[in-house]
Amino acid sequence: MSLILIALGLPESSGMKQKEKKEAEIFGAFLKTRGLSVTRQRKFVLDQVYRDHAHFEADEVVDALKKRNERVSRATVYRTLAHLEQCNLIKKIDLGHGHSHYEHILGHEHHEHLYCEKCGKIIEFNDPILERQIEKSAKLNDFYMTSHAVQVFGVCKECRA
Amino acid sequence: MSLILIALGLPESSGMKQKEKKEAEIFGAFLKTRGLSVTRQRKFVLDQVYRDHAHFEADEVVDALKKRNERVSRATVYRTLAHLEQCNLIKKIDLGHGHSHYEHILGHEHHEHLYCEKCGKIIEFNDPILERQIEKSAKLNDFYMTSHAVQVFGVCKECRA
DNA sequence: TTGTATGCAAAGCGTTTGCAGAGCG
DNA sequence: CGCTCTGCAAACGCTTTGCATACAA
Repeated sequence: MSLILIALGLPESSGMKQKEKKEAEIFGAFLKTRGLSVTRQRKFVLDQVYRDHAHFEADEVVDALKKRNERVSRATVYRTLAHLEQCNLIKKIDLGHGHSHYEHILGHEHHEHLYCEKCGKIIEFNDPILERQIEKSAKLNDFYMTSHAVQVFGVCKECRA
Repeated sequence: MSLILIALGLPESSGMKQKEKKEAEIFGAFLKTRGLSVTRQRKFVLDQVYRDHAHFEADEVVDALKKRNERVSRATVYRTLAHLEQCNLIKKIDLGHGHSHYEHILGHEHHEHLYCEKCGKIIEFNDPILERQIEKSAKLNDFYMTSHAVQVFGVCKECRA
């Protein structure tokens, strides 16, 4: 186990934070069980994804890594995001634009999104009553629910000021 | 008013149904106020869209019109759908595939969608409690809501049998 | 007749893929 | 060493657009 950690560790200078060890461990285990390799590129995509913002787009990852002078091709970023999605480290969220948004999951309970149409800000919220009501609606329609999503569009407090 | 109706009418043989008059009227008025023309193509796209299914994709409209031997180019279908969206005759719904789905609005109260991942069927449902709860969540976050969407993914009754 | 709409084909966008060379285990 | 990964560039699927021609008003 600690072997995996070491294997996934980035050099101090790279700015890898302590809190990212957990992600690294999960990703490492996932790769191992599938006979996949731990590569420089995969380490850096994971690092970048968990670096700060909870929400991001594929392109942002590419750009951010470019700024950090880590050459990771667009293709590899997409391929790695797909893996991260498979091991439940990130989640695709769809806001109806022409492209995908992602968010990381670890330490993030299930939540829904308020999406400000003025500034593009995403506000997360969690409402157990809402969740339960969705479950009820599914059951009422004899539908086996595997997942759900709620998007609320509008204008945030700041943009109304 | 009846002028618009006549202007938008299709020949009997086209299969235009009585119930579609309302849509035609709205679309006609919309086009008029914007100084846009009522063309053969626009009539047929509207007719096709309101013909039967509540849910459709741009491509289905193109294909259906082709089968009816109505030459309407893909570009025109897209351009017309944009207009229909603008005058609130149809609504884009996003199910997270790479392309847009639409549904027509007239005579359709607000509702949410259950989306079967096995057969692709879309089931509509309406739950006032759910609606109210979403409004509450928005208010709680000091967010001015203009619209919202709920998608439930899973497996329908038939596909579980 | 004048301005708008159309069809075509090309461009655009985000994303995926085939392939030859690079790198992990 | 064998087998996976990577980067590149080309392909992709859906959608949009520029332009010359056709059509509505």
